[in-house]
Amino acid sequence: MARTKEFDPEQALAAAMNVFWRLGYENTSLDILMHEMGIARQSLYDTFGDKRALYLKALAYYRDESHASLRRLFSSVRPVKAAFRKLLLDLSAESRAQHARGCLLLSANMERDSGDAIIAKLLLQNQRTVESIFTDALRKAQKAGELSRNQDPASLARFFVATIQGMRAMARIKSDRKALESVASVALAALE
Amino acid sequence: MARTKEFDPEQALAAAMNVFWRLGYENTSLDILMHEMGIARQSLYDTFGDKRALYLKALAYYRDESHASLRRLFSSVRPVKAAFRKLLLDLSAESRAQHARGCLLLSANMERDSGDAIIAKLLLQNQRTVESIFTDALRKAQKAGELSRNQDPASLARFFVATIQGMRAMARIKSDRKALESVASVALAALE
DNA sequence: ATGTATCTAGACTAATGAGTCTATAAAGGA
DNA sequence: TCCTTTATAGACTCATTAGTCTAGATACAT
Repeated sequence: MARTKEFDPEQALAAAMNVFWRLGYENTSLDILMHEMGIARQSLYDTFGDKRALYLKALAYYRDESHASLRRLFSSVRPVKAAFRKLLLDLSAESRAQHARGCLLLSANMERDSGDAIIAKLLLQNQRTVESIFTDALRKAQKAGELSRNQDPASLARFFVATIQGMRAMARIKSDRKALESVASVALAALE
Repeated sequence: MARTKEFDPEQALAAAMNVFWRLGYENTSLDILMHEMGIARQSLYDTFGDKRALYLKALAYYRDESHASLRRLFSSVRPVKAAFRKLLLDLSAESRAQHARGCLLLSANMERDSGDAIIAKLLLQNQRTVESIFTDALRKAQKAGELSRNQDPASLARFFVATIQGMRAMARIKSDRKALESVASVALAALE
């Protein structure tokens, strides 16, 4: 055996994710990555592969964290309406820097070449997972009598996926909390 | 006097706009632009300036066309609910290629460096204009008794701006017409 | 006809940036 | 101690691409 790894790969990956999140794929150079991850060029290539491989790992990491966060939200706050309200209101209240960086997966979607099948697949699966998290929560709410049986959970879930992306796009242009909250307010009325 | 311009600058600009629309700023090279615009390198630089200047002209052209189209819609179809329905349903029914290219200004928003003040300003002004087109239409609808006085036109306008962007982001991932229509359906209920 | 401006074709420059390679130091097991 | 592996630093290659420059053809006004 020989020398053991010195840096923490997960921590380095998280750092890389944050760079991509802040700057986008095209605008992050290897130099910036090396600097922010705190490792040298060779370690980066040895541990994560090339730039694209690192990017894909960062997307997956972001996705997993974001799903975990959503599941935590819906399992901890009730009724669902309150959970959706918290989701949209927290988004509205983010800082300018947070609004400017937006959502890594939304950026990946818009930035990518439309023929990029690998990223397309990751994004589609992500969308389905988020929809199903929302759908499950809404269905449970129906069973608990929190939500009318006349509502279609799948449609509402898709609607909120779209709404969140729309709000993120708006927030990137201008961090106007009240404006975002008024959008949230109209959207949340869909649950009444 | 001397030789007159041979190509139509507006037609060339429209061609450039379509390239940026389909490929994004980073992914369109001067070679592709020259080819699609049907003019030589030197003519391009003489007439439009450098790549970024051409891009900004393309964004402005797109914005103007898109505003004109929206105004046409709201002045020609009544009641407003029907106009919004047509807007969202037409979007849902676009072809795969149309969904893949999405909206040039949304792409510009997500692709840009967040410190790019010139594009930021153009996007903000665009958002305000679209909001005001929607707001005006909704206010007129209130006066005509088509829409409840309890609704806030400005909030609804912002909500639809966000919804459209969210739907465009979804459509880029997958052209699922029924799914998009179900989102549209939930969103349109906000006008009831 | 001549001059002037516009066009095309394509060579050329310069910068950027991803990925490879070399040299060298340090850590730990045998 | 010696060997293997991981690390760092930085030189180097190679491809891409924006932007400039040169040469020559073409159209139109005077």
